[in-house]
Formats: sequence, structure tokens, C-alpha cells
Amino acid sequence: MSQRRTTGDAGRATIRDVAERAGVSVASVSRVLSGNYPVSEELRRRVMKVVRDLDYVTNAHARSLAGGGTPTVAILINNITGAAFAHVAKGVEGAATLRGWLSIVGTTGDDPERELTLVNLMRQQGADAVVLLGGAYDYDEYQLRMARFARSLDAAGSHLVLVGRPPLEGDVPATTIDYDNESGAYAMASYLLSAGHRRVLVLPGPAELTTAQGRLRGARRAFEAYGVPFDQGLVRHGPYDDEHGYAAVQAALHETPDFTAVLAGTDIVAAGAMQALRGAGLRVPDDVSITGFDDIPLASQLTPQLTTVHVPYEEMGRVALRAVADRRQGTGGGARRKSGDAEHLVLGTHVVVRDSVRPPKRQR
Amino acid sequence: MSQRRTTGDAGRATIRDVAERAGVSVASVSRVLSGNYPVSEELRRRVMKVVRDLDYVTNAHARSLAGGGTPTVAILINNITGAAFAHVAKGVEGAATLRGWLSIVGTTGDDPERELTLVNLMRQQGADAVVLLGGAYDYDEYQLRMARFARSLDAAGSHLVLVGRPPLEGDVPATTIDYDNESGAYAMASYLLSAGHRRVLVLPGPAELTTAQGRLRGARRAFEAYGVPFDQGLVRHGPYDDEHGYAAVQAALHETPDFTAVLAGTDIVAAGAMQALRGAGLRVPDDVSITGFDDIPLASQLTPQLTTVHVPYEEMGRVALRAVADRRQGTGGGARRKSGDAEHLVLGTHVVVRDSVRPPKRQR
DNA sequence: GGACCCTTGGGATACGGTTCCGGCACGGAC
DNA sequence: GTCCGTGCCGGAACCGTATCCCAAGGGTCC
Repeated sequence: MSQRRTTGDAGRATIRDVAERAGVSVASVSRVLSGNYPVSEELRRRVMKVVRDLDYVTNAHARSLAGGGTPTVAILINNITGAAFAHVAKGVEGAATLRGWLSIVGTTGDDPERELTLVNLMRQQGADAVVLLGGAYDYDEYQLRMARFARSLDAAGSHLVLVGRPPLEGDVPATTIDYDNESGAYAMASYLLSAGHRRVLVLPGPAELTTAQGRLRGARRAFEAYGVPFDQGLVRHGPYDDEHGYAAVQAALHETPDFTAVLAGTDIVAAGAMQALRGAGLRVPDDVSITGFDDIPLASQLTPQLTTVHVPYEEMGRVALRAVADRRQGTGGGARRKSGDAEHLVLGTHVVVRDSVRPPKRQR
Repeated sequence: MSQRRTTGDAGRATIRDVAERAGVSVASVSRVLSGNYPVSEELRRRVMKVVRDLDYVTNAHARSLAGGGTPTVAILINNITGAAFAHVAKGVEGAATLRGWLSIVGTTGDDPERELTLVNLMRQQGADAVVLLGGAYDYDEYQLRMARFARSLDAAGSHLVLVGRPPLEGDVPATTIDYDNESGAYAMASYLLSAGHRRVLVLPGPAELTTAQGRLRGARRAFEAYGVPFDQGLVRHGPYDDEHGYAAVQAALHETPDFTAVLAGTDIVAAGAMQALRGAGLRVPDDVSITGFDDIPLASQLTPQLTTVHVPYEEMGRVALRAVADRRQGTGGGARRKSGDAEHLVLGTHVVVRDSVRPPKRQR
């Protein structure tokens, strides 16, 4: 006499309950449900009826323990509410769903400690891939830390994907999906320069953030290409938020009021800058031009609509998942990939011209 | 001679590998790691060293199968990139993390079929709670469908939480976290009326969406309270996006151009409306006033900053998680909760006054 | 000094599936 | 009529961890 729970009432139904009630073996039920083994029509019908009656679903933990299981991708993001990375997450999630993968998300809140915790948590969960979103801080420790993550995950049969972060140096088993910050900023700055602007307030973002560094470099290169002196005094670093945009413009209006355009590191920063200009009685773009970066929905909701650099965030997410899915596919085949194959994909950006830029007026 | 994998190289290390290498039993390793049983310092040190050497993490699937395991909450959302619900998700995730819970998200893309699939998927995953975000369509089938979800989850020891949706009728085991659409709209409309507006263009949202219905009701009630006739001809339904706001205002400018204010069902819709007004050469708020609903970051990034109804989205997320966590706590105690206890929490909203409303000009 | 208690470690079992392997019935070929 | 394949099905061994139960050892109290 089985001592296990007799009245199968508490908790969820097990495969054994189904088997018992259908008068078949556990193995048969499993086969009917996974459908990877021939089963008679009669048996299938009988089992499926009980499954419906009991509203049975298989226990994913048990299944993945026994070998089967749904592939899972973990998305680690510092802030869900940031529009740009929400789009990446959407891309990953969409592509995952398409392939029958499951997505888990965790938010790091920019806390390196929490990042570590989460990577380990995902390792416990047996995630087949861990996607890390967001600009990385340029600490020396970063490379080591990420390399360790990459190797840990690789050893566990998982894989690290860095999105919107700089690639890792050396032979580290990680995939990087990146976009060209520098070229984007170069193109945007060139656009301003060709419109006739010479004195441009540059708000690249946080000085320690690699994306901000790239955007600043691109801008500077454009000035060089145009033979226009680049005034370091017109560069103001600060966080990627509207408050910084607002404050930076206010300060600049006092200290270096001769600028005719603002090259913002982010659409959000541009929004803040626009507010500050309006507050000072300046019109956009008649008196001052503004450009953004990212091309999030906000850009086209502002008035005037923002001329900005389009970054294919959602596409990046899709690409990220495709990269790991393909890799997984490939691994199953004959030759085992050499473990340390680092992959680095760079996606292009382009300028989206809207209404926030006009040639500078003669005088200010 | 153990026939299991001898070179522990492929795949992740198991607890057995650790035990073997540390020269102790599997049980001891488990105890060291879970820390809920006294262990000698010597043993702890030896085990921990091996754990670090092997970079071992426990298999979450095995753990949760064996009874332990991390509590998990599933967040089902139709679109991650929607700012309002991203904030709810953030609230849930934050509160979950605080309690050591894991969060899984899935996006439904407004597809009922996919919603069903996801709920079952989460049931498989053994989610301790499933949080469903987003306005519900007012189909007849909705109540039945959700009731079925609720009972299925309840039977499996899980729990359904509806956020921003109408509560379920009858004795259904589900928790609802809601906010008062009607009161919010009532307050907002009253604000416009007290500023002197009489002809107000109302853009509540999709007619089938319960939130839109509530917001419309609130507006109408305010008009009644002020003794101002409510003109159904000034109501235009449509999706919650900026394009609808734009199109609706454009159409209204042709057909009923005497309105002096726009009561938008969403900040996004308000943004679109604002664009259309500007495009027609009208100033905001000098010529036409605008109000929104939701108070997402966009509201304060527009120019002028949008007067809108604040909805405590992130708070709702936190409350949602707290509700299920408490319930879980309570269940462990003596008296088993009656299974069909439906809970319904309503959070308040309030008007945030910014710069987009002014008394109407005499003539138009 | 002996009995008893308390601390600590190990063996065994259960969790809910998947899958390998053996068996049984049936049918066709000789 | 026997032999052998073929097609379905059931029994049982695992997947990796937690925990119950028992044994051994040392300390304490009488």
C-alpha cells in the first residue's frame, strides 16, 4: 500500500495521479505528453482526458532535472523603466518566446554586488544564457569581474551575452552585441556642424560610462574633421537623466552662453535641456538647436520632435538571443566549438532628422 | 566503482563532487550550504573551500523539487515598453528581491491565447504567484477565463493577482490591486471645470477597456456635479497611444473646434494631442488646455509640463507582492484560510498640477 | 566510573519526471 | 506450426538536493 498522499487533493496533481486514474503506467503518460514516442490512439485519448479532468501540468523542475526542460534566458538589467533597455528586453523576450524559450528578468539597480548575486542566481536556475544589459562603468575591476562571470557560466554550460557594453579583452567565452556609439555621435555632430553650428554644448553623460566616452569621442572627431576647434569648456558630464540636462543647460547659460546648439548624450537629457532653454525664454530650434541619442519614443513626442541618433535596441535584443540560440544549436553538432570563442557583433546607427535643428542665427 | 561521470569536467559540479572532494558526506555539504543545522567549524571550512574551488552553485531545480527552493513570482504584462506597467513590474520585482523571491516575466502582447499559454507555463514553473498586469477587455468571456485561471493556480498552491484590472465576481481565489479610475478622472475633470472650461474634448481610450470606461464615467459624473451638459459628441475613443491623440484632435479641430480643453485618457495620448494642437498653430495652454492620466516621467518632460492624475504604479506592484507574500506566510500557520478568499485593494490617485491648464480664453 | 544527553556525521529515501530496457502480443514469412 | 520482427507498453534506474533517522563520540552529572 503506497504511503504517499492518498487523497490527491492538496498540492498539484502528479504524473502518477494521472497514470493511476487512467489505468496506465507513468512512462506512458510521459510519452503521451512529450509526444516523442509512438503511442496508440486509444491510450492517448484516455490519458489526455484525465489530463484535462485533473488540469494537470508537468512540473518544470522535475522535468529539467530529468534532462528535458525549457531553455531559459536570463535578462539582467539595471532599470526596467529605462526606455532604451526596456526595448532590448522586449527584443530578447520576443525572440525567446518565438523559439519556445523562457525569459527571466532581474534588475541590478546599478549595484555591482547585486549583479554578482543575480548572475549566481541565474546559474543556479540553470539559465542557458545570461544577457547583461546596460552601459558598463570603466573600472579596472570590470574586465576581471566579467571575465570571471563568463568563465563560470561557460563551465556550467551557459553563456554570457553583453549588450550595449564594451567587449571583453582576451580569450573570454562571451558574446558582445554592441552598437557604434562613436560613429553615431560623429554623424550627429557632423550634422550640426554642416548646419553651421560652431559653438556646441556637449552633454555626453557620465564620464565613467563607456557609452558616454564613445559618444564624446565621436563628437570630438567630427569637430576635427571639420577643422573646428573643440572647446572642452563646452563639455558637461553628468547622469543620463533630464535633471542633468536641465541643470547643465542652466549652468551653461550663465557661464558660456554663446552656444547655438546642444548635443545631448541621450534623448532624456535632451528633454531636460529643452525645458531649461524654454525656461530661459529661448526657442527651440529657432534660437538653439538640440539633438538627442537613442531614438526612444519620447523623441517624437517632444515639441519640436527631436532630431536624434537611432539605435536599434529591439533588434539588438533579438540578435542577442539569436546568437546564443544558434550557438546552442551548433554545440549539439559534431565538432565541439573551442570553448573560448568570443563573438562581437556591432550594429549600425543612423541619424533621424526631425525638427529640432536649424542653422544658427547670426547673433546671440 | 561508481559509473557516473569520472572526470567531472563536462557540465556543472554536483553536490556529490563537492562531498567527495572534501571527504565528507553529501548531507554534510547540504547542511553547510543551507546553514540550518549545526556543523563544526572545521567541516564548514573544508566544504567552503571546495565550493569555491569548484565554483559550485546548487541546482535550483533539484532544490525546489526536494522541497526547498526560492519562492517565485511571475509577472505577465502585455508590453514591457509601456511606461506605466513597467513601473508596476519594477515595484513587484523590487519587493520580490527584498524578500529573496525570484521574478519571471512574460509578455502577452495583448494576445489572449498567449496569456493562457503563459499562465500554464508559470504553473509548470511552480510560480508561487502570478501577477497579471494591464487593463482587461470587457468581453463576457473574461470573467470565466480569469476565474478558471484563478482556480487552476489556487489548486496548484499558487495564487492569481490582478493589477489594474477589475476584480472578479463571485467567490474566486484571486487578489485584485486596483486604483480608482473613476475618482481620478472625476477629480481631473472637476479641475478643468473649476478653471472655467465647459467644452472639453474627452479621449478616454479604447471603448472596450475597463480602465477607459472608468475614466469616462468619472468625467461624466464631474460634469453632472457641475451641472454642465456633457456632450457625447466630444468623446472620441481609440487606443492608448500618441497617434490616436494626434488623430483625434485633428479630427475634432475640423468637426467640433469649439473645445477649450482636452481630457486625455493617458499621458501618451495627451502628448499626441499636444502635437496636433501645435501643428494647427494653437498654443498650449494659452489657447487650449490639456490634461493627462498616469503621471509617467513623460508628463514632466513635455513642454508645458503636463497636469495629470498620479497613479501609484510602483506602489501597486509592491502592494501586489506584499499581498501574496503575506498570504503565503499566513497559510503556514494554524487555520487554513478558506480557499475562496478574494481580496480587493483599491489605491488612491490624485491630481498633479503642472503647467498645461489655464482658464479658457473668452473667444475662439 | 557508569549512564545519559547532546552534538555531529552519514546512509537512505523522497521529490516528479524522462528514458532505457525488457516483455508481451500480434502478424507475416518460411 | 514455428520463428522472428515489429509495435506498444510497463518496470526501474536515474537526475541533484533536502531531510529524516540512526550511530558514534565526547562531556556531564550523579
